[in-house]
Amino acid sequence: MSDNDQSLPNAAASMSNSNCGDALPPVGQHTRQYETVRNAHETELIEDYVELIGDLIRHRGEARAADIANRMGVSQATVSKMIRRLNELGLVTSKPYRSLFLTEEGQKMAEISRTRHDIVLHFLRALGVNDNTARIDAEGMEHHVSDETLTIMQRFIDQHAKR
Amino acid sequence: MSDNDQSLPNAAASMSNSNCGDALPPVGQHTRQYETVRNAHETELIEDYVELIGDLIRHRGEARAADIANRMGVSQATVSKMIRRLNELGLVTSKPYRSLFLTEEGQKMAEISRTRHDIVLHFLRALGVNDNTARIDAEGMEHHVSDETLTIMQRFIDQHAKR
DNA sequence: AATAATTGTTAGCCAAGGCTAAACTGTTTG
DNA sequence: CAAACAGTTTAGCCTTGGCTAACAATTATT
Repeated sequence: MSDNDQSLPNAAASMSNSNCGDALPPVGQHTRQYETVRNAHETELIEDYVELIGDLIRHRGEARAADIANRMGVSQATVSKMIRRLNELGLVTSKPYRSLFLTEEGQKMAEISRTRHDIVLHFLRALGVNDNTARIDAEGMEHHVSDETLTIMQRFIDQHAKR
Repeated sequence: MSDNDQSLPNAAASMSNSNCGDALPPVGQHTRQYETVRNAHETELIEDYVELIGDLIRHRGEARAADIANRMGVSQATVSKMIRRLNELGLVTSKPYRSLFLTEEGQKMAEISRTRHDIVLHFLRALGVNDNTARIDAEGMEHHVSDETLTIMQRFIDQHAKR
């Protein structure tokens, strides 16, 4: 392997270890960053479905596959397949041709997702981002925001709410 | 279809249209949100590769498949396959068994990605997020932040830099 | 009650992005 | 210079998450 970080008298060597400019991070750390993103990726869609199902139940009283397909902009077949997965993962219960319910665990996940989503959304709005853009960005960002950052965002919201 | 937004005397009807609480957005808008995320998804990985290749070239003088695999935490076979894709997309040029180069377009993409990445990272740090966390979050968030939000983040950084 | 319309499921296809194992190339070194 | 080693590629497999088309069940309409 040629990436051992000690052998090269390069930019990295001549700047403080706070990475002020933008040297490459050490390999281990870098790898972990990408890994975190890949992992988030795997759960992202699941969380989106569960969150949406939760929202539909809360706002419409029930979650039906057609509504999900409609809102996700995806075919019913795709939704049907996904629901089978959610079932296997123990996140929803469903009888064929009936509407869906979240399991305990599913509810927990929906709750967490929704909270995260809301914090990110409110944060963006508090920052001054236009509503429509904020919604779009929040949808994409929510799965990549750590608890630490979330806490800070919440603090920011609180500070800017007392206007 | 059962999702027509007018027929239900529901929560949405009884609150201001600024969606203050958290009613479901209108179907069309909601669909567009998910679509945007799905699209981002497709380009995300590509951008990460291109950005990393650019960084490797800048900091080490060259980008070799082994380094990429190493930093991404992925097998060399995966990288090799990906490079073929990048080639087809006209983002890199490569001769077998030699190191990689970015095309004009690839350089442009790397540049844009890097800029975005940096803004998000600096923004998070300016917000008060711990360095390590900021790096991880930035890696995930960068592909989901609109230009509008990016501009606002940049403004925020500028305001908080003059300490 | 019979039929039409809507909704849900299944089967089978595709591309992307992982992997391992095996083959091949280039470089280093004994 | 030949062998060993490091780096690269290829082949072939797997899972996910899309799709369409065909079929099945439920619900609505006449």
